[in-house]
Amino acid sequence: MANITEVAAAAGVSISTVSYALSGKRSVSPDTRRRIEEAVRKLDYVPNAGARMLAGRRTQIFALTEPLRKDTHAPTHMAFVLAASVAARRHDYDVLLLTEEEAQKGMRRVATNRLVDAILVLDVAPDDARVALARQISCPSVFIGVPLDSEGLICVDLDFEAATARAVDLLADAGHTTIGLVGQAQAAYEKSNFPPRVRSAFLRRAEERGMASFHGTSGGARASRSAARRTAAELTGRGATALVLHTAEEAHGSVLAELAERGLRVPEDVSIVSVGSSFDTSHLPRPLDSFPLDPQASCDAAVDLALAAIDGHPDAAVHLIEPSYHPHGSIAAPAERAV
Amino acid sequence: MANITEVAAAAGVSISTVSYALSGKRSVSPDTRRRIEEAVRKLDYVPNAGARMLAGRRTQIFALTEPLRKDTHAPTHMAFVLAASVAARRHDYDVLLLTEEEAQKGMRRVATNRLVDAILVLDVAPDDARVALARQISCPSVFIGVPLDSEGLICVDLDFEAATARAVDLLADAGHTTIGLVGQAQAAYEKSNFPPRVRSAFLRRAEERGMASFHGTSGGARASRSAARRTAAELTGRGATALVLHTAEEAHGSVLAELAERGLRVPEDVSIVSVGSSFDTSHLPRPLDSFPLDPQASCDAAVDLALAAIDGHPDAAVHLIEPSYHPHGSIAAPAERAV
DNA sequence: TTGAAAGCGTTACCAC
DNA sequence: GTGGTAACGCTTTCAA
Repeated sequence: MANITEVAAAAGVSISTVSYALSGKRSVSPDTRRRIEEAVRKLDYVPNAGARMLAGRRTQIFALTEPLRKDTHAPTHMAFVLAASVAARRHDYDVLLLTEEEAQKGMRRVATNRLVDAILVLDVAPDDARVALARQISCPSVFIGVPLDSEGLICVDLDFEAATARAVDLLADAGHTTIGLVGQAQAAYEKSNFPPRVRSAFLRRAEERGMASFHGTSGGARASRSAARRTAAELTGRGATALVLHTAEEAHGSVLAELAERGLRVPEDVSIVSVGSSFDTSHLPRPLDSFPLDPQASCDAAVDLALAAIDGHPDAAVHLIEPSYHPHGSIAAPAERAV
Repeated sequence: MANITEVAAAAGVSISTVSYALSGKRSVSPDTRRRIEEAVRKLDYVPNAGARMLAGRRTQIFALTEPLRKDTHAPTHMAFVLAASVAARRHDYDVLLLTEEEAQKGMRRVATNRLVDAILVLDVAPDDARVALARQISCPSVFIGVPLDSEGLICVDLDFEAATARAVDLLADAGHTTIGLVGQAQAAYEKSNFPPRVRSAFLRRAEERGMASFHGTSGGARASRSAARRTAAELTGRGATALVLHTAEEAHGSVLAELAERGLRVPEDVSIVSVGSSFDTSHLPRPLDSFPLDPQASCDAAVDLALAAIDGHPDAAVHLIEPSYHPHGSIAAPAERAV
């Protein structure tokens, strides 16, 4: 409840000195600093947010827009929200949530409002309406995910193509000649931006390495026998000795269950690599090698780009995050096929 | 970018008149109002958030604290966050997210900061550390969920006891004499506030109705045969002709799958009622009668209580929301038991 | 029905 | 190294 004037009085200095001592934007003698810090502690002083926003040029708030479509995978989404929040706090920023239809009107509102310094855009769709909006408003926006038309936009994302290509390479190097991709649910290929990137990278790299390749989708685990299980069965049935998985955690489990039921061991009979998963593949019934989607890495990068843009140095480009490889022994040479 | 002074000039009135015209806190002549509205539109004027916070006594922001423990059920949690956001926007409030450890320091910060007008507390644990904090700080807090010690706190929650008792009553009225409860994962009974309330209400009501009752837990769906399936099998094995389900969506599916596998039909062989579910039980393989947990109802109530508290009328009490019954034909009289 | 002006609590520029 | 003070853009009291 104390304000800067009371702190200044208690420390026997002017309010500007208090302000500078706290912001560090001007040097203050050690003795003065000590007296101020003591007064701050004694009075439990915390600078008023509204006054700061008004006087300063920063609000210390990021908006986070999340459309929350019904097909959004909640755990992954939550991981991103959490990561964004953590990244923001590291730079003394708070996060304001913009959901649903509010994502549209809300973005415009908080931008003209001057309530936030920048906007972080989550769950980006290929034809995301927020793209046009971002170009209109003056508030810097950073997209976590890449829309179809990213011209002039600041975007961050895992390099899905590189991750997929490296996954295919690992399998090719191990000697596999026929591989399959268990992809996302069909709808995801229309509504989200990265599933198509993974699929095309998979097909391209497999061809470059002279491998035969197949792909299929996964989907809801409601039925007793999920789409992921069917796809896994079909791909191995066609002779694939290795699988690349780009699916939700449940579908990973389904694939493993299906293989187990058919008596196929990992990696002795089937090698597996997971790509772009946001969960821990080492805790699955059978730990899987993976090139994970790391929400924290993406969000850290996004926040850095946001801060730069706020500072007047927008880096309008697609910033791809180098995938990292986490081996868990799920790749081996293909078994000698019994005739 | 335009400010109130420019609007006032454009409309040929004073800034106070502009302010009053927009806030509606003082009557303005129709003609003046029209000119002001036109100026606002022409200049794209939106009041500056920081200035408003400083001058007014409202920030128009709620903090939303969410610990996001690893055992948090993401979809349910997301539903609450979304509902809170919607409820807030209805009253022109924005939502600031406080996650994890930040939930603690963050609550204190935004309270003394004067960045928010009130704090909405989600995912309340029985011994939640935020309870003590809420009592310390001056900023009003509303708990969505009921901690063990709710003395002096403003709390909102579904009336789980009533919902459970009504569920048991429906089954008793249908003629069942032996019923089972498929509860949550064991850990939930320690870390969350409502599972124990459901279980004790279940046992109490069953006894009052002279029924034999059993209960078991559900849990992770990782294994090929989940805890929910085992529990369902055990309960029906013990002679239960009706089940009350208080579990996640996946476990609902597991129970139905288990019954189907054993050739038990719903409701001909086994009646089922779902209690406190936050998903749509009418879209399950077999639609189930339910007393749902309605995030929007809880959050609407919470926001109303927050607004009242901000207005100086805190209603420190546990506000239980009346459960509503959604029948889907999953209750019938018990089958005549073959000897 | 309207206007003038005093804050609100900072930040940052200008002096010293 | 420190202090004075003009913004910042709004809300609200006091007058008319």
